[in-house]
Amino acid sequence: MDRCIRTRFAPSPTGYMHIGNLRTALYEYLIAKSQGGKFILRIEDTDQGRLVEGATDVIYKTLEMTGLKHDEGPDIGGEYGPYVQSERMGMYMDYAKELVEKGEAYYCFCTKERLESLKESNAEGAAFAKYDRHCLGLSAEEVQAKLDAGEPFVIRQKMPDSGTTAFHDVVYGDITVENAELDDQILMKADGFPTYNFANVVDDHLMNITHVVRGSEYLSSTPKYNLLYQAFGWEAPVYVHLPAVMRDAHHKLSKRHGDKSFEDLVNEGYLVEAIVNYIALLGWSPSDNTEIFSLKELEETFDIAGLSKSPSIFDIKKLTWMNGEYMKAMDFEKFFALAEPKLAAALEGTGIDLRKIAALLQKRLETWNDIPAMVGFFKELPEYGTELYTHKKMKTNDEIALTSLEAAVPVLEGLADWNETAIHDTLIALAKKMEIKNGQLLWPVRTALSGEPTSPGGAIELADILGKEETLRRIQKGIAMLKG
RNA sequence: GGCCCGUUGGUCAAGAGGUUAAGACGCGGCCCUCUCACGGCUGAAACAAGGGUUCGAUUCCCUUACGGGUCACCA
Repeated sequence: MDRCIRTRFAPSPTGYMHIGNLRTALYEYLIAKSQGGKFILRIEDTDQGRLVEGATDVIYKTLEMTGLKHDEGPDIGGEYGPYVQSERMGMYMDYAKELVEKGEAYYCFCTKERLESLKESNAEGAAFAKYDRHCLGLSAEEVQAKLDAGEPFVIRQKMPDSGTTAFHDVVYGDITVENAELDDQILMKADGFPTYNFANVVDDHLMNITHVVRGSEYLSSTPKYNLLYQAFGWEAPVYVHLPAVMRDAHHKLSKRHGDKSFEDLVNEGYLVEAIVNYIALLGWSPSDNTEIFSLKELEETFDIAGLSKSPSIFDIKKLTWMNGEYMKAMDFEKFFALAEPKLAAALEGTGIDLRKIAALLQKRLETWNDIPAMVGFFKELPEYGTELYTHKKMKTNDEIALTSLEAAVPVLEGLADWNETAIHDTLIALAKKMEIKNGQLLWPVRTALSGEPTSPGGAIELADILGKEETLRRIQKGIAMLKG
């Protein structure tokens, strides 16, 4: 079979990119690209009530940021357009009528009230109500008469009376259901619009989609889809149902419940590449143990066989770790360029060399938003207590700290060239002369300079960055505190 | 409730009848070291339960339990 693989991403414009949807898009893209196929974007905007201003732009922007470049879509065209569902509305009725003529569908004039009461009467023991096929028995004349009279109608798919329907799913395997379980679902609504399920089948067929990739919540309705393809005499696509991305063991990830969207993660300082890499591994794993993948590498190694059946919980901790990995692996210039805005904002007016701080940060940073808290002390020495001077492992206490700081002042004052090497040599020499451990001198200095229990860099690095004047000022402050 | 699907450490997950049941995150310890981090080493931690089948089941079958999905003129 060398039909070119075509997958489609068919999001509703909701105004944000849900992580689960993004993962679906990623897999759709990878399934196509790993086989040299095409990835199509189709906007499903038929839910007029939910239209959000600028929502389609979010979709375009996300695909562009993540590198999931589509081959056809509303913005770039293609030979199977239009790619916006609301622009395809004229065509579905004809397809529905074709099915009616074939005896695979029928008109239904039942009122909503009648359907409601049907449900209630069926609800006795179970909350399940199938349409009772009240209108299936209508003769052609009766139907025509009602149509002529302008009665509102829907068109329903006629399910087989007996037997079973089976289909194959790439990840879940063969699934068979009793046709008796299937409801005569509505294809065309009374307002003349198609239902989602119907539009999907028609669109996917017309757009020549070969692999339908979607969430596992569609598993139950897939038999109906298959029957629809059969009714038309169309070839059904390959189905790839994906397990959900969960917030915890019981709930799917959901924006409504406060879970983060793609944009939220980006705003919180996560790298797009890391997000893509992480979600690729939520429900899929390669044949080896590799975890760090660029999109390009994913395209090369992605194998549909690595998809898993069970839901996976989104773990922000692992994403955070992975984000740190990407930051560490980044070329320094790129890292600096990306970190600079936050650094500049946090250290405004200090005249501090941001590049030096960035260099210290690269190995320690996990997300961009951690920057302010990590570098704040450079701008202003925080209030701190002298207990920070006591560090068991460094073998320091207030007394030693005071001695060390007082000894450090004159040697540092005497330094003509203020640079890391000079500061290092001087302080190490001082410790040796005082016959104390390096830590007993350096820990107090580091503490005096940062006022923090931990800092991105030690005494020498901090002194270099802060400059001679500020370094001495902070040490004096420490001395004063230790004396007081 | 009917139907469908799922269940390997806290999390992501390999494994497809015979393994000391990988690896990663997180957590603990050690080393490195001017703190933290990085890096290196290391530890604790799992086959939901019960029946089969088999010489042998995490792996195959059945049942149970638990969880999820679905049963709209919503997508």
